Amino acid sequence: MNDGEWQVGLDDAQRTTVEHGADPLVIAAGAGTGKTRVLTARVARLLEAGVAPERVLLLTFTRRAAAAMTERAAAQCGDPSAAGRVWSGTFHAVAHRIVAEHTHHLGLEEFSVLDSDDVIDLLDLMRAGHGLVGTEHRLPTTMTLADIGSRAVNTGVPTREVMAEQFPWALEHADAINALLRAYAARKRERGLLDFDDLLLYWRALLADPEVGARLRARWDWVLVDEYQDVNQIQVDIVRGLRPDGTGLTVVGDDAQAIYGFRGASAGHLFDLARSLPTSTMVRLERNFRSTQEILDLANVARPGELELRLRADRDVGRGRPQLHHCENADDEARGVAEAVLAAQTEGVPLREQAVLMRTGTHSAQLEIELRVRDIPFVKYGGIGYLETAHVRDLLAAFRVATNPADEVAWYRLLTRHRSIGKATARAIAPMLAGGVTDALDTAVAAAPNNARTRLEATLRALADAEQADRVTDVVEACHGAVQPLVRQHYADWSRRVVDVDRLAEAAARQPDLRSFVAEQTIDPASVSADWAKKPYLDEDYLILSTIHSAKGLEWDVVHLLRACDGALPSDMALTSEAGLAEEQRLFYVALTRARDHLHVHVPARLPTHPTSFNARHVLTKPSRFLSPEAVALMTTRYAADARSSGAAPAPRSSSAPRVTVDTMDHLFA
DNA sequence: CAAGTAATTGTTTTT
DNA sequence: CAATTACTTG
Repeated sequence: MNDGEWQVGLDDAQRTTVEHGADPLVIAAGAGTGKTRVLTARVARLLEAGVAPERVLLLTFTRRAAAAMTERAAAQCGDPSAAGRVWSGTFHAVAHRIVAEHTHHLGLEEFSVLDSDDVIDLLDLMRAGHGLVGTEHRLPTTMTLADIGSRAVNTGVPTREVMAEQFPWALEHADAINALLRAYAARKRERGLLDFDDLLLYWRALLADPEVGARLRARWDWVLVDEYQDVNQIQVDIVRGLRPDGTGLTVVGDDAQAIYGFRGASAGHLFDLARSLPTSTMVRLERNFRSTQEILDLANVARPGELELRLRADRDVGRGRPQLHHCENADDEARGVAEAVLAAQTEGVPLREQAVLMRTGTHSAQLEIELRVRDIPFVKYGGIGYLETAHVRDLLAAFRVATNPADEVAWYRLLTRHRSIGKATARAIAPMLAGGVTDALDTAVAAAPNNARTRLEATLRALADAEQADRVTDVVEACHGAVQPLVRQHYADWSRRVVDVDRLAEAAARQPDLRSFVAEQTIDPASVSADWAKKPYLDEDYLILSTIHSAKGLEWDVVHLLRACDGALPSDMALTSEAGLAEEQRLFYVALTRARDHLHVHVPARLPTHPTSFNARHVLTKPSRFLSPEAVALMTTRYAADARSSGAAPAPRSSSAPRVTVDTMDHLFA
């Protein structure tokens, strides 16, 4: 029955893996060994064997990965439309769908999803009530408080232990912090608010229920999980809850590419799974279809982890060794990259097939300017997305109160957009509106200062209309009517922002279910390139700039790695712990293995002390500790040319030089 | 209590 | 340097 497209181009190891039966399967797949292809082919094969697509669940790490895989599966199986009916998405996105289906069982009337900024807002509102304010002692920031809670939840480790290990200086406030976190959990429940962690917790809880869990389990026969080295304890529990004895379970992972430890993930789960399922098989994929052997030699030297996969290149044509570029500073690095990118383009490598990777989003600041000057279009992954900008969030907040009036955080946000309504007033008014705008309108308006009342009344009337409306288009129109004037008066550069707000309203009006639309945008925000970029059109070629995290699973012909210096990669933030450093090493490995033909590693000798400023003092740096002598021996080292073709020589400083008087037009200031 | 001004701090990574 | 925070004033 092997008449499907799925087996085209698979080698023996891959084909065996794809054809493996229902016993639990753990695939240890090194970078570039075709794990996406194997997973996709496995799905295609199942569908072809007559498995109903609805009975297959494919859990991926990003929405992009989910879309790419279902698209490929569709292309490979006889019935392309079937692949579209496979359940696929991130743990969080699928959790959201499941929770939305089971609001009744969960005791939720309506609910909204809080993103990390919303979590900070809510904790900010609440911390004063738990004595976590004042200037007598240094207190943990709200972000730290959120981190402590989230880490505890995601790893199943009590907060006290989390603090002892990660934030020892917060321990003296442990009682207050725990009380705050308990109150935060209670408040979320009361208001139908779910943060990212809650989405997973609620899914896990549904699976643990004897009746609901049994039904959920019976829904899927086949569960495939990608990037299993990056799952945390709750996600493990979900997977085990879905397939208790592992039948029909396939997971793929690589311990050397575990880069989400900061989110509570641990590659140990990959080994635990294999050990705890007696019927499981572990296969290793080590034949690399992506990179040249020269690149893999370097990657193998840099590879950390227990699995000790040694990657062998399948390709016979080498393109030379990876290059190590020593340069003067960040500007020099930017110039070097821009020139190399253009040179490669001239040789026929489109910009789209080239990428620049970095540890943090700010590392490309100088490069972005250089690219703009040279008119090279680019798209940046991992920066602040359009959906995360303040004005867009304002409109999303309006949608949220229209669909869940109890969403206090969204009310708070909308209220503080009004002139003369600050934190304190918003905190007083928000609870009044939680039962619905229509009834509370007059009381709420009366509670605002005089000069804010007219504006507030207009907003609330519009939102009351939204609350009453049935059709999505009407709800959206009313919300838009409420928010647009607020954006106009609240932001100095409102004209630019209004365009986004209008566009989002248009998109929202076309949705069948507004609440789901908003939640999905929150869970998986589409990121749009920085304003700096020359606007890339769909058919236009553009360069990819990406954090290493966002580059996971992707590959390009040419890859540039920026700032291979201690302090940048490894990040100085990570140097406090052994585990932190190990994760940086894995990031380095992930970066190296993205390249197919050419890999360039850049090492500036001096870097600005402050990442976001261009004129900051520069300090000397050391090359990254990951560039071991053994690694460097596998690379071609180059030094940036001394001649700077740009800046012309400065004018001579001699006393005979003519004096030029400049009229600074002071008379205009009289 | 909000808005304006002065002083001070420092930013990983993402669902 | 710029973004957040601390302090003043209306």
